[in-house]
Amino acid sequence: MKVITRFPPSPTGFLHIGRARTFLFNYLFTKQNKGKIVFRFEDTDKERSKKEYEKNMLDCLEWLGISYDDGPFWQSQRNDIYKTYLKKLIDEDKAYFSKEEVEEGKRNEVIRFKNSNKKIKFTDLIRGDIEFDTTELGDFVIAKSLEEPIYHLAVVIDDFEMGITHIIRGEDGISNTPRQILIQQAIGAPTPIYAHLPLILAPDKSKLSGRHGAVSVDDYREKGYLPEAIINYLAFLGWNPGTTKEIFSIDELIAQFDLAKVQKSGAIFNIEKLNWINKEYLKKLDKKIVFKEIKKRIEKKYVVSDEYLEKLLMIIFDRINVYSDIDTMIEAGELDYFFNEPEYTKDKLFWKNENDSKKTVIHLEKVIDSINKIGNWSVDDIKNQIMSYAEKEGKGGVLWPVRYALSGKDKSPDPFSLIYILGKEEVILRISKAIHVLS
RNA sequence: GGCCCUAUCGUCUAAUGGUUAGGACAGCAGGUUUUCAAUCUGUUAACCGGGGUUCGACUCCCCGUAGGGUCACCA
Repeated sequence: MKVITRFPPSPTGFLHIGRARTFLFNYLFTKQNKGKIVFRFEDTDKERSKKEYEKNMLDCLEWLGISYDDGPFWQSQRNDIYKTYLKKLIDEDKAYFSKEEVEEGKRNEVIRFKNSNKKIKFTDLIRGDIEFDTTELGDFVIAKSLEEPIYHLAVVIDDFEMGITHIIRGEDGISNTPRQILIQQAIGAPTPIYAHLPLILAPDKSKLSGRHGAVSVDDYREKGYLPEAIINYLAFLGWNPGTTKEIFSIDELIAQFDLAKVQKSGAIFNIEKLNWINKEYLKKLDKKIVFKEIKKRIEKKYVVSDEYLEKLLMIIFDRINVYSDIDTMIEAGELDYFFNEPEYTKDKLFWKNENDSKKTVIHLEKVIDSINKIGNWSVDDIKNQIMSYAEKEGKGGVLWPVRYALSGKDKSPDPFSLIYILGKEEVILRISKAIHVLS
């Protein structure tokens, strides 16, 4: 039997990270079994469904690099099919028009399913046997009218018509299952195999939703997360191969994935771990690509040549997990001294408890001398040239004022890198200025 | 509240009756460092509680407890 799965989002919002994971698990399972995955928009709610959300979902999946094999289909275009089933159900006395008491926003006639109140039992690939007594469901509504089917009806008909063999969805779908099975039985459809995935939780253990900050795939894309990192992280939320290997390509995931190893309990979304994984992928990435991303973000605030940026690359790269960290650094002014002369007060030029202006001036002058002697302008040569003097005189006493003169910051990259990046002329200018401040 | 699902370090998890309960992230300490970052090394930290079953339970069963999901003319 060929495996056929589906991804049926409702286009009522941006693609949620949890939905993306559901799609990913469907994808891994389907690809592993050489099956087919059907994409279907469940847009029967005309009020809330929007084209822009449809576009966002499609875009995000493309960005993530996981695709479907069939579709997309739109439930809103399949009304004739639902209508046919609906009529049949009514003809066979399995559903009926029901007169309702008119309440606000509701109509006086709907179509209800005639519930036989039996017990429904199904086997979940992840959780095992689950049994429900459907009595409390009552004669639930399956359509507002012949033209307007409700979710449960449309889903069951579509899954049947599209030959879906496996339904892999979120845990919140468990309680929907009995009524959907009831409908399946009424229309003579086989019950697919179910697998209900654990939910992705916010740090407070509630279902991850909008109020918890970044929850859409788009949010992460904008922050500059790598799609491969997101995929890798999502795959490991609720599943793992049982080995200590944690970095997996999509092909490796397809090969290793196993529904039976999927966790039963919900998993808290841990941004720290995602950041770590993202950094791992960043390290593997071609530096040219990283360069372009960094350039894009730096140029939002500073005018910079490629040559200068090339030097800056190593400094920035070590200090970020995600591209958006660059924005944070820029906003905090952490890179400002690479573009503008720093400002600081005299006392900042002294290392720890020292306060000997004369001595510090001598150190700085000596460093200028050393710099003038450097033949080959590289970090190593700069370091070699200055280090012997610094070691003799006390590294802190020499290096701290140099670094401060160049950066104006308590924390910055090492002085040799700064000298290398800023360039001889600028360095001498800044150190001279420091000497002036001290005199 | 009814129904359903779940329960190992702070977090993600390994363990499928016999382990000093392992790994990763985070944390902490140290090395390297003038400072920061990076990096290396080490390290703190968990079986929800109570009963069974068994020679032996994190693993199986039951009862609690806790958390979550769901109870629409939304999907």
